[in-house]
Formats: sequence, C-alpha cells, structure tokens
Amino acid sequence: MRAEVLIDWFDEHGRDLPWREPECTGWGVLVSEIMLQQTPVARVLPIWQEWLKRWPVPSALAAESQGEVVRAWGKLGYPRRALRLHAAAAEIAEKHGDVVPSDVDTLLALPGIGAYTARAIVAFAYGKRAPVVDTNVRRVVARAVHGAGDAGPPSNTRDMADVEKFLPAQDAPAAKFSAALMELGALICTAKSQRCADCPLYADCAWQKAGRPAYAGPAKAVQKFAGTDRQVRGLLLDVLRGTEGPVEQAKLDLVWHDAGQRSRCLDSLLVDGLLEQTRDGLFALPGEH
DNA sequence: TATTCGTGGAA
DNA sequence: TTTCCAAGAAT
Repeated sequence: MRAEVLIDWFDEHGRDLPWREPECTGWGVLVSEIMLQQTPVARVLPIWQEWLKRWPVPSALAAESQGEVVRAWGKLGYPRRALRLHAAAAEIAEKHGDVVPSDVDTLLALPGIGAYTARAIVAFAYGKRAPVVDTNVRRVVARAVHGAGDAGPPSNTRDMADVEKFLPAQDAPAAKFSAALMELGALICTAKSQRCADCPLYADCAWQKAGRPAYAGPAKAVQKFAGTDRQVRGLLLDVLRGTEGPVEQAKLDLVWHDAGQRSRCLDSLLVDGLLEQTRDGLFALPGEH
C-alpha cells in the first residue's frame, strides 16, 4: 500500500467535514469522534454544529446538567456516550486546564475514549503519528493487504501492527494517511457496493488480484433491534427527552406492553444514570429535578 | 473474547 | 418488508 497514492487521493476526494477544518479545536475533534462512534456522519453533522456553538470548550459542557446533555444528544443513539462525554469534559476542565490532552495514554484514561478514539484525537486534532484503526481501516487492510473479502474478528494489537507497517514515519504525513485510510473505507472500499473502479489502490490491491473472493471468516453476529432492551430503553428515554420535567411511571408504561421488560429496562436506565427517580416517585433526566 | 448498548437510512 | 450497517467502548 503506497501512502503517497492514498494521500493524493484524499487531497482530491476527501470530504470537507467541519471537524477537519484547520481551525477546529481539539475539543471539536473529540466531540466529533465520540458522536461518530457507531453513528453515521450525516446524522452527526447538525448535532455537532449545535454542540460546538453552545459548548465551545470542555468547561462549558461540564457546567451543564447531565439531563440537558442527554436531551441535546437527541437521537444519535447509545446515549451513555453523552454521559461519558460530559464526564470527560469535566475531567479535562479540572485536570488538564480545559485543553484536550494530546497523548494516547492520558486520553485513554478519560471516560468513553478507547483505543480508536484516543489515537484518532492524537492524529486528527494534533497531527501526530498514531495507528488509527476503525472498522473502515480494518476492512481496507483486510482487502488491499490480505486479499480477504472483509475483516475477521478484531484484534487491536494485530490490527494496529498491520497499519503500522504502512504508516509514514513523519507526524504530518502519518496523520493524513490515517484520515485517508478511513476515508477510503467510508467512500470507496465500503462494506457493500464497493467502488473499486474509483479506488486509488486498485493496481496493487490484494483482493483484486485474488479475484475478489467473498468473506470466508466466521459469521458475524447481526444485531437485532426490534423487541430488544435497546429498543425499550430508547422508547423510555425518548419520553423524557420530549418532556420538560419529571413524568409519572404511568406515562412510561404506555411505551411498551411487556411489564417485565419495561421494568428491567427502567432499572437499567437508572443504574446507568440516564434516568433518576424523584422523591415523589417520578422519573426525570439526571440532575433536572 | 463475546455481549450489550440506539437509531434510522438504504438496498 | 426485512436486513444490513454506520469514525467503538465498557464489561
């Protein structure tokens, strides 16, 4: 894999996303990375714009109530991310002078920031060299390098070692290479309907040379949604998002027929801190009563 | 390592 | 209509 070829392609075809603008702060990049975990760019864009305008620095978000942050998270999904981002903002404000850390280990210590996000921030916010491995990168490497139809089960150590081999030595080109690799997976080397005719790596892609064989690894578990606790939790939380103050349990009872599952999900939301119960037994978003 | 955690658009 | 999947993290 030629880094230079990929970088040239990125310069010409990469999307103009606001968190890629030179004036975007480390905080802006951090917020984008958290929001983009498992959520498509198109849905993140308007919420990100709103958040950065409303809370331009970590301390601003930290000063907000948890409930308001959960409400502003809207329907991006996986709302525990909103609580973790709120907690990370507080920690950055208190311990790091309101500046997003620029080294992997410090970032990894923050809530909601794992192996991918820590390195993405280091690379994209600070232009430093770090192996950034997400689902796009894993797929591109699986195809272009290993000649497989798709990536097998993740192994962070092995996946990062794969990328490390191709990562340019200098900071700036390495950071751009990382962005380019992800972008290729997002725009060209997609999970389905690949656009191989437009791929800058076409000439020496191992998958092409092998005749583009289908994925041969272990079957990937497809996540169900309808009828799961995730759906019920989402329905329950949505009632609170759309309401000003606390609500009675009777109001929540309307969203799902199975009382046992409803109760279990309500409990789990309380445990997660996404909901709280008031002294009168009403339910509210955290910190809003 | 395998599960769990939302949501909505596209094929 | 159903199925797939979209910049993962925590446990």
